[in-house]
Amino acid sequence: MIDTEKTKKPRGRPRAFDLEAALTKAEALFHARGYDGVSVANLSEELGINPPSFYAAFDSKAGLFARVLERYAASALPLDRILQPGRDPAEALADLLETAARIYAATPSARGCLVLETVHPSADEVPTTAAEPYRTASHALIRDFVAATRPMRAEPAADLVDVLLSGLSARAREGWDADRLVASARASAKALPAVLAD
Amino acid sequence: MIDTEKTKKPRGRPRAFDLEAALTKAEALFHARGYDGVSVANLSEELGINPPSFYAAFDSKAGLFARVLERYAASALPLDRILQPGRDPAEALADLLETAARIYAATPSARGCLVLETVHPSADEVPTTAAEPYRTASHALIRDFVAATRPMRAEPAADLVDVLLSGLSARAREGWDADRLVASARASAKALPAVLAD
DNA sequence: GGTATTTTGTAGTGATCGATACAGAAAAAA
DNA sequence: TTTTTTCTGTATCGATCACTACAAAATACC
Repeated sequence: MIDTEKTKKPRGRPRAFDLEAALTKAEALFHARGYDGVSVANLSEELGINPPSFYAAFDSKAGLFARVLERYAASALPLDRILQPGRDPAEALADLLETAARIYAATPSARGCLVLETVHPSADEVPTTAAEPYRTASHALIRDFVAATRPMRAEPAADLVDVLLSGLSARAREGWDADRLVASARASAKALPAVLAD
Repeated sequence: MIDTEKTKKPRGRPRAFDLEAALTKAEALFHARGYDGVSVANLSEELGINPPSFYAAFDSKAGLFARVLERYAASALPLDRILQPGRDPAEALADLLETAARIYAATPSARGCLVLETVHPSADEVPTTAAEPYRTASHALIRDFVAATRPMRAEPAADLVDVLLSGLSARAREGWDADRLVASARASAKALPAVLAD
């Protein structure tokens, strides 16, 4: 039996908790209450991990948040699937907005986008700087998708979509239900053809 | 000389600081760093008011924030001036968006809307509930303005404007300059005619 | 002047923050 | 079995949080 990957056991005492399960719970907590709204004591209790084990596994609260963000960004909004090259820009971006609206309102305890909601003002600048790369990556993805067909309109179009996604996320946080949010997403998508026109 | 109002002196030791000036400084601090980002110790130092005087004047940090919000809502975005009855809805709302964009990006240390930015996940729920009345009031004002001419489209139009204002505020927080934000506001306003059409 | 009332500055309160010291327990390696 | 390594739980750390007890100071009223 060949060791595929993580099967080889490390040397010391084995970890007593499931790391992936811990990350999932941590993501739910951060999404529900934000970085500052979740204390290490909260995490320790809800994940069932005592502080020393917590710090051994994640280095710090910021370290855990970084790993949570990484997971979230890879699983939340399937940007690459929606923004398929060759697809009509206006239609694809409208689809993106509507899909985002659905996701943002889907889970009552995790409304909005974890990345977009991690923004100033915050008591701590750690979460904001941790989330920044994902915001710029999302912007770049949208811009490059538009640039393939409308290079001169790529930046303003990406800016507009940034505004709309941020707005949808904020109102999802406010408690809007999926229908209301999706309706607003569709209404806002009507601005897309104009910004994409030469 | 007739006492107009506040001229009649109270009985005890007079207050040693200017209350209005204190509120102005507190507003700047809350706008720059958010409710959770400003501690009572910060306020005490920057306003030059020791904690006992602070609590005698404002009751609590939340009490000060409530008074700051009241001032801000009355002075920030002149909704009533922009949403004049009789004005063309699409044009008035476009004006509102552009004006908001200008204001949100005007002061680098106070980007975005103080009310709208007080919805992002926070350690404390006090600021969010304190700002809620102002958010609903703004929504109602926009809805009623539209209802005067397009009653059936008032709610979805107000929802769309809510999304756009939240989005503009969020991106202003991100550091966008006025030109970029105004351009996005204008682009987003292109969605207004459709949502206002019967 | 004397008294009542309010604000003032000094110096704290207990609670909670993120993060750790320490020693025992559980595994692999020797 | 002994050694080495890593994780475990207990019991904190100093810093900071929002907030106050207390007595002196400063005013208006009598």
